[in-house]
This record gives sequence, structure tokens and C-alpha cells, in this order.
Amino acid sequence: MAKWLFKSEPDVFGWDDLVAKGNAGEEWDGVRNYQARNFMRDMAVGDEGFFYHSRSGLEIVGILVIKNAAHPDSTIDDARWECVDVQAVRPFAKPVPLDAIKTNPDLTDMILVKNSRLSVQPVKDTEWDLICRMGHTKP
DNA sequence: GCCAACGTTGGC
DNA sequence: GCCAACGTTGGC
Repeated sequence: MAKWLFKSEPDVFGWDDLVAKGNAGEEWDGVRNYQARNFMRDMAVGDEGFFYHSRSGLEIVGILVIKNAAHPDSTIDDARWECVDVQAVRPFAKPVPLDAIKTNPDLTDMILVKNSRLSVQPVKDTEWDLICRMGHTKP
């Protein structure tokens, strides 16, 4: 199973908002970037991803799961844009700040560090395991 | 709130 | 098909 990372501004749609959706989950709509969209097309049901708070917070706060594979984005009348549906799985016991990721030599290759503008991105298994450990959360 | 980095758009 | 102009993202 592949691992991913999703960014969202907590002021717009944060971890708590996803948790509040419960089993209904939520469409990860609004992505208007081809790279990010292509990653969503690669996602399989059951894949897991980190939920990262961008702009404010700047930390990984939870783990979500892909509930439905990529489908047209219902918020725009343009067939180019697709999105997956996600659902909250569990929060991080201890959120992992961007700062801690940037200063960890084993995580400096992460897209989160190298390309801060990509809002949906893949995460390597080794990175996943390490970050879970840093957050005192089971992978 | 600023602004650097990046992606997209559109005139030529 | 180049590239200037513009819009957006996100760390600071």
C-alpha cells in the first residue's frame, strides 16, 4: 500500500473538520495542480496518508485513508480535475512539526521539504515509519 | 501580512 | 513554442 501526504489550511479545512465527517468521509476537492491530481489518480482504496496543516500549525496531525479512488471533482465543471475521497483514521499522539522534519537528516529528501508548494504528494515507507515514531503513533 | 517560489495563461 | 505577466501557495 502506497503512502501519501495531504495538505490543508486548518482555517479552511482542518483535521478536526475531517474527523467531524466521520464515516461519511470527505471529497478532497479543490486541487488545481496536475502533479497533485496525478498522484490522486495513483491512489488506491485503503492507501493511507498524513494530514498536514499548512500556513498555520505547520505540523502533521493525523492519518487518513483513501475511501474512494479518483473521480471528477464535484466542485468544478471541468473534467480535468479529479479528487479522491478520504476519511480520518487516527490522530497523532504527538503532532510532528515541519521543523522537526526539516532538521531530521533522514527526512530532508521529503517533497514536503523540497517542494513546499505541492499539496498532495507521495511519502516513502521509511519516511512514514519514522514520522509515525516521531509522533508516538503506530504506523 | 509579506513575498519568494512555482505553475499557468495567453500574446506574439 | 517562447516567455512575460499574472495568480496562488505556504513558510516566515
